[in-house]
Amino acid sequence: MHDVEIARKLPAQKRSQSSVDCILEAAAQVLEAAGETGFNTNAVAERAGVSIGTLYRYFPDKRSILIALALREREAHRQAMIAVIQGEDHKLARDRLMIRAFLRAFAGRARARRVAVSALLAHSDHRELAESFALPDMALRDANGRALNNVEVFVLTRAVHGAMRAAVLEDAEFMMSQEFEDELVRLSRAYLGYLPKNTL
Amino acid sequence: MHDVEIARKLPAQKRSQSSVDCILEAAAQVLEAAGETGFNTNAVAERAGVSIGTLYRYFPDKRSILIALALREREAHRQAMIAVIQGEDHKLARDRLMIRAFLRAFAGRARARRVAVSALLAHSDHRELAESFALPDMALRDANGRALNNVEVFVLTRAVHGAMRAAVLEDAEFMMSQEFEDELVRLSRAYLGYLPKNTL
Amino acid sequence: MHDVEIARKLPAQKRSQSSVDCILEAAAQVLEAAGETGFNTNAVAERAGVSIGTLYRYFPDKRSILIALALREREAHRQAMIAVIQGEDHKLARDRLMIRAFLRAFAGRARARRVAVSALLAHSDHRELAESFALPDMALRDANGRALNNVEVFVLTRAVHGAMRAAVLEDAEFMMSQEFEDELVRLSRAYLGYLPKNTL
Amino acid sequence: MHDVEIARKLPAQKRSQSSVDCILEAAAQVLEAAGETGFNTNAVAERAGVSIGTLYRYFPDKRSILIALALREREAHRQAMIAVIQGEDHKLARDRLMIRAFLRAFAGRARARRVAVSALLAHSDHRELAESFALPDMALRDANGRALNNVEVFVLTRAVHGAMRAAVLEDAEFMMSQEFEDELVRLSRAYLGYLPKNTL
DNA sequence: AATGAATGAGACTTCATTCAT
DNA sequence: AATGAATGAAGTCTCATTCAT
Repeated sequence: MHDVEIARKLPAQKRSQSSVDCILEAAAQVLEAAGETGFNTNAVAERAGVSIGTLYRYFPDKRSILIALALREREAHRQAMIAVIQGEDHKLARDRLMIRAFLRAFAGRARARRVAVSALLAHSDHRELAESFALPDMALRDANGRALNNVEVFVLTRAVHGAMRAAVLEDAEFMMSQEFEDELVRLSRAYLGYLPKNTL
Repeated sequence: MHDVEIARKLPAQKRSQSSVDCILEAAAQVLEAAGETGFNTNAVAERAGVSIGTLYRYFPDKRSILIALALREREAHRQAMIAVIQGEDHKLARDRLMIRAFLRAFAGRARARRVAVSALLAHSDHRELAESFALPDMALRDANGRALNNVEVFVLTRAVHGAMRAAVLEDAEFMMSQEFEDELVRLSRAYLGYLPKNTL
Repeated sequence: MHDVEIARKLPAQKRSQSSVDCILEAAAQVLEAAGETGFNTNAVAERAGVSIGTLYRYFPDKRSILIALALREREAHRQAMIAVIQGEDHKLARDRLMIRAFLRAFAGRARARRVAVSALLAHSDHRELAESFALPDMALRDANGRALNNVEVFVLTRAVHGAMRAAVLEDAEFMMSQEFEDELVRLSRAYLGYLPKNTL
Repeated sequence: MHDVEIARKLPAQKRSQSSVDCILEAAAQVLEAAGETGFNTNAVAERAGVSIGTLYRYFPDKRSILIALALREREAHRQAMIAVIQGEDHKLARDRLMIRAFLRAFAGRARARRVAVSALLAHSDHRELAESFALPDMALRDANGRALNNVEVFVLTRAVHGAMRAAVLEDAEFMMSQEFEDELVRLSRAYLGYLPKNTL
């Protein structure tokens, strides 16, 4: 597990677990409120209502808090997507569901998420990271049923992700609009060789 | 111009200009070597071979160096693209030329560029920034000659850019391959409604 | 209280209190030894035997140390005066007691006190300060029992204070002499309308 | 002469003299506007409209500017007093004239003057200074024609000066009032043994 | 004489991290 | 386990002063 490197101790007790949660939640709030510049361990500890010593009990250093936070965000995001996909009207196509889920899950706490992810990007190995952020693999196939090769997968996923990411970062006013979702769907389908008309 | 806010003083003399250049070049090197964490004014001044006082004569604070650097990188990138487009075989289609230019211009000094741009992203207004990074507008049109609306422009440019950006950041081994370029071209053409075959 | 604005944190623990004391004592010594020019936070911290970080835990900046020091000096002075007045031969008149107390309390550590007070004077609102330095009010009355008005109170107190202050700052050799004390007493009594003879 | 220590060169040319004046005037303005904290040589040079190099041609260091400024202020004050005394209604008594002159001369530019003097106080030998500030000696005599001894002179001059000084520093609203002037006159006369009634 | 770019010591501050209690 | 005072390395930035032009 990754977590072993990140949390100093597998938190067995509930109290510990709650401390960890508290700290991560506080970290997200501090990030949200003060940005990466204002993100310091003392501020996190204070907002979490624990002492700085306690914070260092659960996290070996500052960076590990950011990483844990980014992982938590990724997990939350993934869960949100799964929830959307499973709970949603199944008359919708899978690709549209994913896109919609992504956009919805990204709404709210954008800043903390952005900073956490960006901090992560700044300090980590990108490739490994990209994989950890990836959705559970499902061999992507084109309109003719041919499985995409790795370059094609890369282009498709990063392109769609990039457009969504830009909408978030640039705070595009059409971010939650139906039109934007439609265009993203159209982009991925066009690339996969579906002819227009295949709406829904 | 932005530069007025960024550089403390319009550098009129040659000596001053060279100091500014030195400092920016040193900044890029420090960024390259040490990342954003190790990027500090003392290190930049030292590598630039100027005193810390001189550095602060030209830049009001650390952040402004990063911003100036990112602007310089953007400009260099733009120039590189223009050079590629103008100097290249004109039998190639315009879209392919742009993509190729982007990728080539991005090769080398990836880390400094990445960090500078990421620093810029972290500290600026994203929308304004996106515009400043945009290529000179050329009304984009689809396969039928219809001009794209703003959401479509956004999706197309950000998608292609996002895929290229990801390749840079993740240091994809296929980044400079013909295959990757082809797929990017295919993505944009598919979105614009061109049917396969339109190679080149 | 002012102190809230001056010290970063209400020092609750004994250790903290002793740190504050240490720092202020060190500050007085540095001031004494090196004057205002040589008064820097590093020197103060070093002489106090605490780290520079600890110093800044208790004082937000250099100026606040000077202010706290001046306030401490004022308080010490006030206490000294009270001690003199209460412990002293009560056959002496009250005005003479005050004057004597003031002069005695001011002996020693003149330089530190001078600089601290002067620093305070340079940076504060004077009126407020004057009040904080004032002795506990006792409605002053003239030889005929008439209460002095505010201009008269001002003139009398500032005049006597001014002469004593000058003696301290100019390091007059007669500062601790009986003659000087006598003249100060004579000055205030003359102003209040007492005829000569009322010695003691 | 003192000036030899203060100005690097006896300014023989008119241009030099005007530079010195310019610099001192600029110094006063900077002091007035920014206080002692904001008083720096670059700011003074800039406001004076001379280069920093020129400033250092005339003053060996920053401190010397402050001292020259204080001396200039003293001289201006002295001249102002002389002017008041000579030009004024000679039905007024000499002591009242002096007091009035002092108060009027102090009106305006209080802050620069205060800071300059306070800076001087903080950095100089007080006794020497006190003498340089003193009015031209005139053997003071009491109501009976007896010459005051040195302690008496000290007490009287410093007391009156102290009250006036306090009024300036504390920006007392009654500073320019007739009542305040009257009380200062009364104080000095009472000390000298004049009985009440001797108004004017 | 004047200029002003350059210098660099050091003032001031922050904050990740440790450790005695 | 928790606390939080203390640490001090590392930084940013200022400004008195010099000196080549």
